[in-house]
Amino acid sequence: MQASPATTKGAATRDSIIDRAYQIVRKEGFEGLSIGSIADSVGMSKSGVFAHFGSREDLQLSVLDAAAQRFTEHVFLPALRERRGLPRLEAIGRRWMKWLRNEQGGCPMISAAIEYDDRPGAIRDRVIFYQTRLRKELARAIDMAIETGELRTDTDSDQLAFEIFGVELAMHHDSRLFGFDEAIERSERALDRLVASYRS
Amino acid sequence: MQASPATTKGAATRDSIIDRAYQIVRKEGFEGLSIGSIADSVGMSKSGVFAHFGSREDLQLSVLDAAAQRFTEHVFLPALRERRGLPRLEAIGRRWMKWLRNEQGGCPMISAAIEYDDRPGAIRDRVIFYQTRLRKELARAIDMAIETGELRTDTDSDQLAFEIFGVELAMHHDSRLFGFDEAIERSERALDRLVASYRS
DNA sequence: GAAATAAAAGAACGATCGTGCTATTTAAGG
DNA sequence: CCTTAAATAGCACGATCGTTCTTTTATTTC
Repeated sequence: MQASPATTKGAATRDSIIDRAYQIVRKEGFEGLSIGSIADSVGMSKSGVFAHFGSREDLQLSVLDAAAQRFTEHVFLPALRERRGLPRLEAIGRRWMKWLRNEQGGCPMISAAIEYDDRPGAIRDRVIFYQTRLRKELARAIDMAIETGELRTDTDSDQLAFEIFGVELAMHHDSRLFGFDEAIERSERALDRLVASYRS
Repeated sequence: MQASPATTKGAATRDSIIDRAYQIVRKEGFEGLSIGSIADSVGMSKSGVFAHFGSREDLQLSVLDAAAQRFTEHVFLPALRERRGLPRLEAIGRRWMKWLRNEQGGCPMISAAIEYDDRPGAIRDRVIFYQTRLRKELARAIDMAIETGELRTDTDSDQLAFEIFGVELAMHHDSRLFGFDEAIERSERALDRLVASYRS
Protein backbone atom coordinates (compact mmCIF):
# COMPACT_ATOMS: atom_id res chain seq x y z
CA MET A 1 0.00 0.00 0.00
CA GLN A 2 2.95 2.35 -0.01
CA ALA A 3 5.46 3.19 -2.71
CA SER A 4 8.98 2.04 -1.98
CA PRO A 5 12.01 3.97 -3.20
CA ALA A 6 13.10 2.80 -6.62
CA THR A 7 16.48 1.14 -6.20
CA THR A 8 16.59 -1.32 -9.07
CA LYS A 9 15.90 -0.57 -12.69
CA GLY A 10 12.68 -2.54 -12.64
CA ALA A 11 11.24 -0.62 -9.72
CA ALA A 12 12.04 2.65 -11.47
CA THR A 13 10.18 1.78 -14.65
CA ARG A 14 7.41 0.35 -12.55
CA ASP A 15 7.04 3.73 -10.89
CA SER A 16 6.96 5.48 -14.24
CA ILE A 17 4.32 3.08 -15.46
CA ILE A 18 2.16 3.84 -12.45
CA ASP A 19 2.70 7.52 -13.04
CA ARG A 20 1.45 7.32 -16.61
CA ALA A 21 -1.38 5.06 -15.59
CA TYR A 22 -2.29 7.66 -12.98
CA GLN A 23 -2.60 10.31 -15.69
CA ILE A 24 -4.77 8.04 -17.82
CA VAL A 25 -7.06 7.18 -14.92
CA ARG A 26 -7.68 10.86 -14.25
CA LYS A 27 -9.04 11.29 -17.74
CA GLU A 28 -10.55 7.91 -18.57
CA GLY A 29 -11.34 6.43 -15.17
CA PHE A 30 -10.22 3.07 -13.88
CA GLU A 31 -12.30 1.12 -16.35
CA GLY A 32 -10.80 3.12 -19.20
CA LEU A 33 -7.32 2.09 -18.13
CA SER A 34 -5.97 -0.54 -20.52
CA ILE A 35 -2.57 -2.15 -20.61
CA GLY A 36 -2.23 -1.38 -24.30
CA SER A 37 -2.82 2.34 -23.80
CA ILE A 38 -0.20 2.51 -21.05
CA ALA A 39 2.26 0.57 -23.18
CA ASP A 40 1.86 3.09 -26.00
CA SER A 41 2.17 5.96 -23.54
CA VAL A 42 5.43 4.78 -21.98
CA GLY A 43 6.82 3.35 -25.23
CA MET A 44 6.93 -0.25 -24.10
CA SER A 45 5.33 -3.45 -25.25
CA LYS A 46 2.12 -4.69 -23.71
CA SER A 47 3.82 -7.71 -22.21
CA GLY A 48 6.64 -5.55 -20.90
CA VAL A 49 4.16 -3.48 -18.95
CA PHE A 50 2.13 -6.47 -17.92
CA ALA A 51 5.15 -8.24 -16.42
CA HIS A 52 5.39 -5.59 -13.70
CA PHE A 53 1.94 -6.48 -12.41
CA GLY A 54 0.36 -9.88 -12.14
CA SER A 55 -2.90 -8.59 -13.55
CA ARG A 56 -4.77 -5.51 -14.59
CA GLU A 57 -6.41 -5.37 -11.20
CA ASP A 58 -3.03 -5.26 -9.48
CA LEU A 59 -2.13 -2.33 -11.68
CA GLN A 60 -5.37 -0.57 -10.81
CA LEU A 61 -4.74 -1.14 -7.13
CA SER A 62 -1.28 0.35 -7.50
CA VAL A 63 -2.73 3.45 -9.09
CA LEU A 64 -5.23 3.69 -6.26
CA ASP A 65 -2.40 3.49 -3.73
CA ALA A 66 -0.53 6.21 -5.58
CA ALA A 67 -3.61 8.42 -5.52
CA ALA A 68 -4.02 7.98 -1.77
CA GLN A 69 -0.37 8.71 -1.14
CA ARG A 70 -0.35 11.86 -3.26
CA PHE A 71 -3.48 13.10 -1.57
CA THR A 72 -1.88 12.65 1.81
CA GLU A 73 1.28 14.40 0.69
CA HIS A 74 -0.48 17.36 -0.86
CA VAL A 75 -3.32 17.87 1.58
CA PHE A 76 -2.78 16.36 5.00
CA LEU A 77 0.95 16.49 5.58
CA PRO A 78 1.36 20.20 4.76
CA ALA A 79 -1.60 21.02 6.98
CA LEU A 80 0.27 19.53 9.93
CA ARG A 81 2.45 22.63 9.92
CA GLU A 82 -0.55 24.65 11.10
CA ARG A 83 -1.30 24.58 14.79
CA ARG A 84 -3.90 22.14 16.05
CA GLY A 85 -7.46 23.31 15.90
CA LEU A 86 -9.27 25.50 13.43
CA PRO A 87 -6.15 26.65 11.53
CA ARG A 88 -5.22 23.09 10.72
CA LEU A 89 -8.78 22.09 9.88
CA GLU A 90 -9.20 25.03 7.55
CA ALA A 91 -5.83 24.33 5.95
CA ILE A 92 -7.01 20.83 5.15
CA GLY A 93 -10.17 22.16 3.55
CA ARG A 94 -8.37 24.74 1.45
CA ARG A 95 -5.58 22.44 0.36
CA TRP A 96 -8.15 19.83 -0.55
CA MET A 97 -9.76 22.29 -2.96
CA LYS A 98 -6.45 23.17 -4.50
CA TRP A 99 -5.73 19.48 -4.90
CA LEU A 100 -9.03 19.07 -6.77
CA ARG A 101 -8.05 21.87 -9.10
CA ASN A 102 -4.53 20.68 -9.77
CA GLU A 103 -5.86 17.28 -10.73
CA GLN A 104 -6.60 18.49 -14.24
CA GLY A 105 -8.29 15.22 -14.88
CA GLY A 106 -10.69 13.93 -12.28
CA CYS A 107 -9.64 12.78 -8.84
CA PRO A 108 -8.87 9.05 -9.12
CA MET A 109 -10.22 8.32 -5.67
CA ILE A 110 -13.61 9.83 -6.47
CA SER A 111 -13.68 8.04 -9.80
CA ALA A 112 -12.91 4.76 -8.10
CA ALA A 113 -15.64 5.32 -5.53
CA ILE A 114 -18.23 5.86 -8.24
CA GLU A 115 -17.01 3.08 -10.51
CA TYR A 116 -16.68 0.36 -7.88
CA ASP A 117 -19.21 1.27 -5.23
CA ASP A 118 -21.36 -1.67 -6.23
CA ARG A 119 -18.79 -4.03 -7.69
CA PRO A 120 -17.53 -6.27 -4.91
CA GLY A 121 -13.85 -7.04 -5.09
CA ALA A 122 -10.39 -5.96 -4.12
CA ILE A 123 -10.71 -2.48 -5.60
CA ARG A 124 -13.91 -1.65 -3.78
CA ASP A 125 -12.43 -2.97 -0.55
CA ARG A 126 -9.42 -0.74 -0.86
CA VAL A 127 -11.52 2.28 -1.77
CA ILE A 128 -13.50 1.75 1.41
CA PHE A 129 -10.28 1.43 3.38
CA TYR A 130 -8.90 4.72 2.12
CA GLN A 131 -12.21 6.56 2.41
CA THR A 132 -12.59 5.35 5.97
CA ARG A 133 -9.08 6.47 6.81
CA LEU A 134 -9.64 9.87 5.24
CA ARG A 135 -12.82 10.41 7.16
CA LYS A 136 -11.17 9.37 10.41
CA GLU A 137 -8.28 11.77 9.94
CA LEU A 138 -10.69 14.54 9.13
CA ALA A 139 -12.68 13.78 12.27
CA ARG A 140 -9.46 13.81 14.28
CA ALA A 141 -8.62 17.30 13.07
CA ILE A 142 -12.12 18.36 14.08
CA ASP A 143 -11.74 16.78 17.51
CA MET A 144 -8.63 18.87 18.04
CA ALA A 145 -10.58 22.01 17.24
CA ILE A 146 -13.06 20.96 19.88
CA GLU A 147 -10.26 20.44 22.39
CA THR A 148 -8.86 23.89 21.71
CA GLY A 149 -12.30 25.28 22.46
CA GLU A 150 -12.76 26.72 18.98
CA LEU A 151 -15.65 24.40 18.15
CA ARG A 152 -18.55 23.65 20.45
CA THR A 153 -18.09 20.74 22.82
CA ASP A 154 -21.26 19.04 21.55
CA THR A 155 -19.91 18.97 18.01
CA ASP A 156 -20.33 15.59 16.33
CA SER A 157 -17.01 15.33 14.54
CA ASP A 158 -18.13 12.49 12.24
CA GLN A 159 -21.12 14.56 11.22
CA LEU A 160 -19.02 17.61 10.43
CA ALA A 161 -16.54 15.42 8.55
CA PHE A 162 -19.43 14.14 6.47
CA GLU A 163 -20.58 17.66 5.72
CA ILE A 164 -17.11 18.85 4.77
CA PHE A 165 -16.75 15.85 2.51
CA GLY A 166 -19.98 16.85 0.77
CA VAL A 167 -18.63 20.31 0.07
CA GLU A 168 -15.50 18.83 -1.46
CA LEU A 169 -17.56 16.50 -3.63
CA ALA A 170 -19.64 19.42 -4.85
CA MET A 171 -16.42 21.34 -5.44
CA HIS A 172 -15.09 18.52 -7.60
CA HIS A 173 -18.37 18.25 -9.48
CA ASP A 174 -18.89 21.92 -10.20
CA SER A 175 -15.30 22.75 -11.02
CA ARG A 176 -15.26 20.13 -13.73
CA LEU A 177 -18.64 20.92 -15.25
CA PHE A 178 -19.11 24.63 -14.61
CA GLY A 179 -15.59 25.96 -14.16
CA PHE A 180 -13.12 26.19 -11.36
CA ASP A 181 -13.37 29.81 -10.33
CA GLU A 182 -17.04 29.80 -9.47
CA ALA A 183 -16.74 26.41 -7.80
CA ILE A 184 -13.94 27.36 -5.43
CA GLU A 185 -15.71 30.56 -4.48
CA ARG A 186 -18.87 28.66 -3.54
CA SER A 187 -16.87 25.97 -1.77
CA GLU A 188 -14.97 28.43 0.38
CA ARG A 189 -18.16 30.16 1.39
CA ALA A 190 -19.76 26.80 2.12
CA LEU A 191 -16.86 25.74 4.32
CA ASP A 192 -16.80 29.06 6.13
CA ARG A 193 -20.53 28.83 6.83
CA LEU A 194 -20.15 25.24 7.94
CA VAL A 195 -17.36 25.93 10.41
CA ALA A 196 -19.13 29.03 11.67
CA SER A 197 -22.25 27.01 12.45
CA TYR A 198 -20.18 24.79 14.76
CA ARG A 199 -18.17 27.57 16.39
CA SER A 200 -18.43 27.94 20.11
CA MET B 1 -34.98 14.72 -24.87
CA GLN B 2 -38.29 13.30 -23.73
CA ALA B 3 -39.78 9.84 -23.97
CA SER B 4 -42.78 9.62 -26.25
CA PRO B 5 -45.60 7.13 -25.65
CA ALA B 6 -44.93 3.86 -27.41
CA THR B 7 -47.51 3.52 -30.17
CA THR B 8 -45.79 1.23 -32.66
CA LYS B 9 -44.13 -2.07 -31.91
CA GLY B 10 -40.70 -0.65 -32.58
CA ALA B 11 -41.09 2.16 -30.11
CA ALA B 12 -42.18 -0.31 -27.44
CA THR B 13 -39.12 -2.52 -27.75
CA ARG B 14 -37.01 0.59 -27.96
CA ASP B 15 -38.37 1.63 -24.59
CA SER B 16 -37.65 -1.78 -23.12
CA ILE B 17 -34.11 -1.64 -24.48
CA ILE B 18 -33.57 1.71 -22.81
CA ASP B 19 -35.00 0.32 -19.60
CA ARG B 20 -32.55 -2.56 -19.56
CA ALA B 21 -29.71 -0.28 -20.56
CA TYR B 22 -30.68 1.93 -17.64
CA GLN B 23 -30.26 -0.97 -15.23
CA ILE B 24 -26.88 -1.83 -16.69
CA VAL B 25 -25.66 1.75 -16.49
CA ARG B 26 -26.52 1.88 -12.79
CA LYS B 27 -24.20 -1.02 -12.13
CA GLU B 28 -21.50 -0.66 -14.77
CA GLY B 29 -21.57 3.01 -15.64
CA PHE B 30 -21.94 4.48 -19.11
CA GLU B 31 -18.60 3.21 -20.31
CA GLY B 32 -19.52 -0.27 -19.15
CA LEU B 33 -22.63 -0.20 -21.32
CA SER B 34 -22.09 -2.36 -24.40
CA ILE B 35 -24.53 -3.25 -27.13
CA GLY B 36 -23.74 -6.91 -26.75
CA SER B 37 -24.59 -6.96 -23.06
CA ILE B 38 -27.94 -5.27 -23.69
CA ALA B 39 -28.70 -7.68 -26.50
CA ASP B 40 -28.12 -10.61 -24.18
CA SER B 41 -30.19 -8.96 -21.47
CA VAL B 42 -33.25 -8.35 -23.67
CA GLY B 43 -32.81 -11.54 -25.69
CA MET B 44 -32.16 -9.88 -29.00
CA SER B 45 -29.34 -9.84 -31.49
CA LYS B 46 -26.70 -7.14 -31.38
CA SER B 47 -27.77 -5.74 -34.73
CA GLY B 48 -31.40 -5.83 -33.67
CA VAL B 49 -30.61 -3.61 -30.72
CA PHE B 50 -28.27 -1.44 -32.70
CA ALA B 51 -30.91 -0.72 -35.36
CA HIS B 52 -32.94 1.25 -32.82
CA PHE B 53 -30.11 3.71 -32.33
CA GLY B 54 -27.75 5.08 -34.88
CA SER B 55 -24.79 4.60 -32.60
CA ARG B 56 -23.76 3.67 -29.09
CA GLU B 57 -23.59 7.32 -28.19
CA ASP B 58 -27.20 7.83 -29.20
CA LEU B 59 -28.13 4.96 -26.94
CA GLN B 60 -26.16 6.46 -24.07
CA LEU B 61 -27.87 9.79 -24.60
CA SER B 62 -31.25 8.07 -24.50
CA VAL B 63 -30.38 6.48 -21.17
CA LEU B 64 -29.29 9.86 -19.87
CA ASP B 65 -32.63 11.35 -20.93
CA ALA B 66 -34.46 8.53 -19.19
CA ALA B 67 -32.49 9.16 -16.01
CA ALA B 68 -33.34 12.85 -16.04
CA GLN B 69 -37.00 12.16 -16.64
CA ARG B 70 -37.25 9.58 -13.86
CA PHE B 71 -35.52 11.91 -11.45
CA THR B 72 -38.00 14.66 -12.26
CA GLU B 73 -40.92 12.29 -11.85
CA HIS B 74 -39.76 10.84 -8.55
CA VAL B 75 -38.31 13.92 -6.88
CA PHE B 76 -39.53 17.22 -8.26
CA LEU B 77 -43.05 16.57 -9.46
CA PRO B 78 -44.32 14.97 -6.22
CA ALA B 79 -42.78 17.82 -4.24
CA LEU B 80 -44.99 20.25 -6.11
CA ARG B 81 -47.88 18.99 -4.01
CA GLU B 82 -46.32 20.66 -0.98
CA ARG B 83 -46.97 24.34 -0.55
CA ARG B 84 -44.37 26.79 -1.79
CA GLY B 85 -41.56 27.56 0.59
CA LEU B 86 -39.79 25.41 3.13
CA PRO B 87 -42.21 22.46 2.94
CA ARG B 88 -41.60 22.05 -0.78
CA LEU B 89 -37.87 22.59 -0.45
CA GLU B 90 -37.59 20.01 2.30
CA ALA B 91 -39.74 17.59 0.32
CA ILE B 92 -37.30 17.87 -2.56
CA GLY B 93 -34.37 17.14 -0.29
CA ARG B 94 -36.01 14.13 1.33
CA ARG B 95 -37.33 12.64 -1.89
CA TRP B 96 -33.92 13.11 -3.43
CA MET B 97 -32.42 10.93 -0.70
CA LYS B 98 -35.06 8.26 -1.18
CA TRP B 99 -34.36 8.36 -4.90
CA LEU B 100 -30.68 7.74 -4.21
CA ARG B 101 -31.58 4.74 -2.07
CA ASN B 102 -34.03 3.23 -4.53
CA GLU B 103 -31.44 3.39 -7.26
CA GLN B 104 -29.87 0.17 -6.04
CA GLY B 105 -27.14 0.68 -8.55
CA GLY B 106 -25.56 4.10 -8.73
CA CYS B 107 -27.36 7.18 -9.98
CA PRO B 108 -26.75 7.36 -13.74
CA MET B 109 -26.61 11.13 -13.72
CA ILE B 110 -23.82 11.19 -11.14
CA SER B 111 -21.98 8.44 -12.97
CA ALA B 112 -22.23 10.39 -16.20
CA ALA B 113 -20.96 13.54 -14.54
CA ILE B 114 -17.87 11.74 -13.24
CA GLU B 115 -17.23 9.77 -16.41
CA TYR B 116 -17.60 12.60 -18.89
CA ASP B 117 -16.65 15.71 -16.97
CA ASP B 118 -13.47 16.02 -18.99
CA ARG B 119 -14.44 14.27 -22.20
CA PRO B 120 -15.83 16.87 -24.58
CA GLY B 121 -18.73 15.66 -26.65
CA ALA B 122 -22.48 15.28 -26.85
CA ILE B 123 -22.77 13.36 -23.58
CA ARG B 124 -20.89 15.91 -21.52
CA ASP B 125 -22.92 18.70 -23.10
CA ARG B 126 -26.16 17.04 -22.14
CA VAL B 127 -24.94 16.29 -18.62
CA ILE B 128 -24.20 19.98 -18.21
CA PHE B 129 -27.64 20.85 -19.55
CA TYR B 130 -29.42 18.62 -17.05
CA GLN B 131 -27.23 19.61 -14.13
CA THR B 132 -27.79 23.27 -14.90
CA ARG B 133 -31.52 22.73 -15.07
CA LEU B 134 -31.55 20.81 -11.80
CA ARG B 135 -29.61 23.50 -10.01
CA LYS B 136 -31.92 26.20 -11.39
CA GLU B 137 -35.04 24.39 -10.24
CA LEU B 138 -33.51 23.89 -6.84
CA ALA B 139 -32.66 27.58 -6.62
CA ARG B 140 -36.22 28.44 -7.63
CA ALA B 141 -37.62 26.39 -4.77
CA ILE B 142 -35.25 28.24 -2.46
CA ASP B 143 -36.32 31.60 -3.85
CA MET B 144 -39.91 30.73 -3.00
CA ALA B 145 -38.90 30.01 0.58
CA ILE B 146 -37.35 33.46 0.68
CA GLU B 147 -40.53 35.01 -0.66
CA THR B 148 -42.61 33.31 1.99
CA GLY B 149 -40.29 34.83 4.58
CA GLU B 150 -39.09 31.45 5.85
CA LEU B 151 -35.53 32.02 4.71
CA ARG B 152 -33.57 35.22 5.19
CA THR B 153 -33.90 37.82 2.45
CA ASP B 154 -30.14 37.97 1.96
CA THR B 155 -30.01 34.25 1.18
CA ASP B 156 -27.97 33.44 -1.93
CA SER B 157 -30.16 30.78 -3.49
CA ASP B 158 -27.46 29.52 -5.86
CA GLN B 159 -25.13 29.14 -2.91
CA LEU B 160 -27.65 27.17 -0.88
CA ALA B 161 -28.46 25.04 -3.93
CA PHE B 162 -24.75 24.24 -4.20
CA GLU B 163 -24.60 23.28 -0.55
CA ILE B 164 -27.67 21.07 -0.76
CA PHE B 165 -26.22 19.41 -3.83
CA GLY B 166 -23.07 18.64 -1.85
CA VAL B 167 -25.09 16.90 0.85
CA GLU B 168 -26.82 14.76 -1.75
CA LEU B 169 -23.50 13.84 -3.31
CA ALA B 170 -22.14 12.82 0.07
CA MET B 171 -25.35 10.89 0.67
CA HIS B 172 -24.85 8.99 -2.59
CA HIS B 173 -21.22 8.34 -1.78
CA ASP B 174 -21.66 7.15 1.78
CA SER B 175 -24.78 5.08 1.21
CA ARG B 176 -22.99 3.05 -1.43
CA LEU B 177 -19.73 2.57 0.45
CA PHE B 178 -20.74 2.61 4.10
CA GLY B 179 -24.40 1.65 4.08
CA PHE B 180 -27.65 3.45 3.60
CA ASP B 181 -28.95 3.83 7.13
CA GLU B 182 -26.04 5.79 8.51
CA ALA B 183 -25.83 7.87 5.34
CA ILE B 184 -29.45 8.99 5.35
CA GLU B 185 -29.25 9.86 9.04
CA ARG B 186 -26.23 12.08 8.47
CA SER B 187 -27.76 13.60 5.36
CA GLU B 188 -30.99 14.53 7.10
CA ARG B 189 -29.09 16.17 9.93
CA ALA B 190 -26.91 17.98 7.43
CA LEU B 191 -29.91 19.30 5.53
CA ASP B 192 -31.64 20.37 8.72
CA ARG B 193 -28.57 22.23 9.87
CA LEU B 194 -28.16 23.81 6.47
CA VAL B 195 -31.70 25.08 6.27
CA ALA B 196 -31.60 26.24 9.86
CA SER B 197 -28.52 28.33 9.17
CA TYR B 198 -30.46 30.23 6.49
CA ARG B 199 -33.68 30.61 8.44
CA SER B 200 -34.91 34.09 9.14
C1' DG C 1 -55.18 -11.38 -47.93
C1' DA C 2 -51.68 -9.01 -50.85
C1' DA C 3 -48.38 -5.36 -50.99
C1' DA C 4 -45.47 -2.29 -48.64
C1' DT C 5 -42.87 -1.32 -44.70
C1' DA C 6 -40.78 -1.85 -40.37
C1' DA C 7 -38.16 -4.82 -37.19
C1' DA C 8 -34.95 -8.21 -36.17
C1' DA C 9 -31.40 -11.59 -37.26
C1' DG C 10 -27.11 -13.22 -39.17
C1' DA C 11 -22.57 -12.87 -40.58
C1' DA C 12 -18.47 -10.53 -41.11
C1' DC C 13 -15.06 -6.50 -40.56
C1' DG C 14 -11.00 -4.59 -38.19
C1' DA C 15 -9.71 -3.26 -33.66
C1' DT C 16 -8.72 -3.86 -28.98
C1' DC C 17 -9.02 -6.32 -24.75
C1' DG C 18 -6.30 -9.23 -20.82
C1' DT C 19 -3.28 -12.86 -20.51
C1' DG C 20 0.02 -16.74 -21.34
C1' DC C 21 4.28 -18.51 -23.35
C1' DT C 22 8.73 -18.24 -25.40
C1' DA C 23 12.72 -15.68 -26.95
C1' DT C 24 15.88 -11.91 -26.53
C1' DT C 25 17.93 -8.17 -24.54
C1' DT C 26 19.66 -5.74 -20.56
C1' DA C 27 21.31 -5.08 -15.94
C1' DA C 28 23.40 -6.99 -11.65
C1' DG C 29 26.84 -9.87 -8.85
C1' DG C 30 31.05 -12.09 -8.31
C1' DC D 1 34.51 -10.23 -17.96
C1' DC D 2 31.42 -13.83 -17.33
C1' DT D 3 27.64 -15.75 -15.39
C1' DT D 4 23.18 -15.46 -13.62
C1' DA D 5 19.08 -13.22 -13.05
C1' DA D 6 15.92 -9.57 -14.18
C1' DA D 7 13.54 -6.92 -17.61
C1' DT D 8 11.43 -6.47 -21.92
C1' DA D 9 9.82 -7.86 -26.52
C1' DG D 10 7.30 -10.75 -29.69
C1' DC D 11 3.67 -13.54 -30.86
C1' DA D 12 -0.56 -15.86 -30.40
C1' DC D 13 -5.06 -17.07 -28.07
C1' DG D 14 -10.01 -16.43 -27.51
C1' DA D 15 -13.23 -12.88 -26.45
C1' DT D 16 -15.57 -8.72 -27.07
C1' DC D 17 -16.06 -4.20 -28.98
C1' DG D 18 -19.01 -0.88 -32.41
C1' DT D 19 -20.49 -0.94 -36.90
C1' DT D 20 -21.99 -2.25 -41.76
C1' DC D 21 -24.36 -5.04 -45.01
C1' DT D 22 -27.55 -8.48 -46.49
C1' DT D 23 -31.33 -11.49 -45.59
C1' DT D 24 -35.25 -13.06 -43.18
C1' DT D 25 -39.25 -12.38 -40.34
C1' DA D 26 -43.01 -9.73 -38.41
C1' DT D 27 -46.10 -5.98 -38.57
C1' DT D 28 -48.79 -2.50 -40.62
C1' DT D 29 -51.68 -0.49 -44.54
C1' DC D 30 -54.81 -0.77 -48.04
